[in-house]
Amino acid sequence: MVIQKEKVKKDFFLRDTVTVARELLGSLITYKSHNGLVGGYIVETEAYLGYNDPACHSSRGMTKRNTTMFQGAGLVYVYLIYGIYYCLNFTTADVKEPEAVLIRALEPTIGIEIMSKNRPGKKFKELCNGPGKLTQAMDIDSKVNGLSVGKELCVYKDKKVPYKDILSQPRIGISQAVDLPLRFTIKDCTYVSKK
DNA sequence: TATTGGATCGCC
DNA sequence: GCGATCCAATAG
Repeated sequence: MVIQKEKVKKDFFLRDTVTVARELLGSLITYKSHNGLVGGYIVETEAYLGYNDPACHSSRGMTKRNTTMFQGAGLVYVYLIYGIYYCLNFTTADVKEPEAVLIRALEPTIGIEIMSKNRPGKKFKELCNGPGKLTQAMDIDSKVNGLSVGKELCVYKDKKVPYKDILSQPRIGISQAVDLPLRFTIKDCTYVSKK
């Protein structure tokens, strides 16, 4: 499958993390999985702001898990959560600012049959409406951690989401800095997690 | 080496 | 609403 859209480059991620998190909404993400190309439109993201953000993995310095966050912008950061699920992030900012954007939900568009097989019995809308769900559907795990965006995993500019159509709310599932509105969703989108 | 808690999901 | 489930971080 050939995708006729503009691929996002490292420059895109080498900016303010909140801006990147907002602009990723409406972008197309694709992954060359073992069984074929899968992907969809990003409808929900969260920003994690390095040293100044207690909820961020990198806020207390580098560890074995989060080294990817310290290697510059435009990388894929995947980690295991609760011992069972993987979460997909893109690193942003620069080496000295270990920040990232968590991809929380997609509107599935590419390789829907493949993703349905990876999540048997799930309805279309349930395929990618959560961070652990979308990695399961796309067959993403720690093997892509640390790769540059634009290889196996690509991001394309696509639908531009108007500022007024972006909802900014507190992040999900964290116990620190719970008041910061760093979760971004497309307003009235049926594919976001938690509605 | 032991303990604790987590950027979740799915079922009750 | 709550338990499964197990890795990563931290403390000792």
